[in-house]
Amino acid sequence: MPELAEVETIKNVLAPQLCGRTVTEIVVERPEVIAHPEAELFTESILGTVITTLQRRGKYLMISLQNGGTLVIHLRMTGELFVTPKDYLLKKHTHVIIRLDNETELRFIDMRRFGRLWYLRKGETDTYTGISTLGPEPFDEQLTAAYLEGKAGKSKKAIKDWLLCQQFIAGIGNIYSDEILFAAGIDPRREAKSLKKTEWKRLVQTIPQTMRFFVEKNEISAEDYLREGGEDYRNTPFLRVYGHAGEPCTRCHRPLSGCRVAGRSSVYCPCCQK
DNA sequence: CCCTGCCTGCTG
DNA sequence: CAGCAGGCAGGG
Repeated sequence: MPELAEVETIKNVLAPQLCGRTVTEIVVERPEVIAHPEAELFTESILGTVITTLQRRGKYLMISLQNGGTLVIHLRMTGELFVTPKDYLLKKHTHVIIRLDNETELRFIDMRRFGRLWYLRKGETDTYTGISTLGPEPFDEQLTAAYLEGKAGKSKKAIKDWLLCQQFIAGIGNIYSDEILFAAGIDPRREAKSLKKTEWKRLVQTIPQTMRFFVEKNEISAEDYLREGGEDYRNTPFLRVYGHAGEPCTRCHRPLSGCRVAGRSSVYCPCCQK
């Protein structure tokens, strides 16, 4: 499911529901989704502690605990998180339930079981989650045209593939890479090293612009979020290329093309993106 | 570098 | 039925 904008939404919805709550019970239905430490230790480490803050880094959700530890969650393709009343209808593929002291619980659901949870003890060096290898956030002032050109200037990778590399910029996935490149007027198949200075400048502007736009469009109340079951993307009506292959371009009205870039389905406008 | 595997479910 | 799905690690 989620790229940066969706994880940001989930964080914003869950934070008021989780912060200040004490963990009273943990049920792990599928131990394989706990990447670290082993499920039993994971459970006993978190039990009884208070949730203090939620943060997002790239597509990771980080839940800080009063014991100094951190619960890290990555939803990968189909992971979902909900805080529900304790008797709320249990969705299929619910793998972890974290019960709280107010008759609610945090549920981790994942049809394809690619998503992962980690627990990092206070002071433990994080060699597990991959967070330490992430590049800057799209909104980071470190993200300049010079940074992009310096990192990508010699790469033979397609620019779309490069945008998907989390070690260069954190949080961009298959949907928003297409949206960003449409906004920047750059063909997703172009070799990164072929981009001109003016194109890096346009790209570095469209990355935060596009991500900010979709974070705003994704805003949702906790009630609507739970009701919609995380299945409906509020930003879907605002996607300009992703999922619209064959339809007219919103800018030039000629049909959008579909292609595969680095094994990922991609959509672009052959007229507006050069 | 590209490619596959990891999973289940949906679409054509 | 094959093919594909918003992600990533690991392998060659």
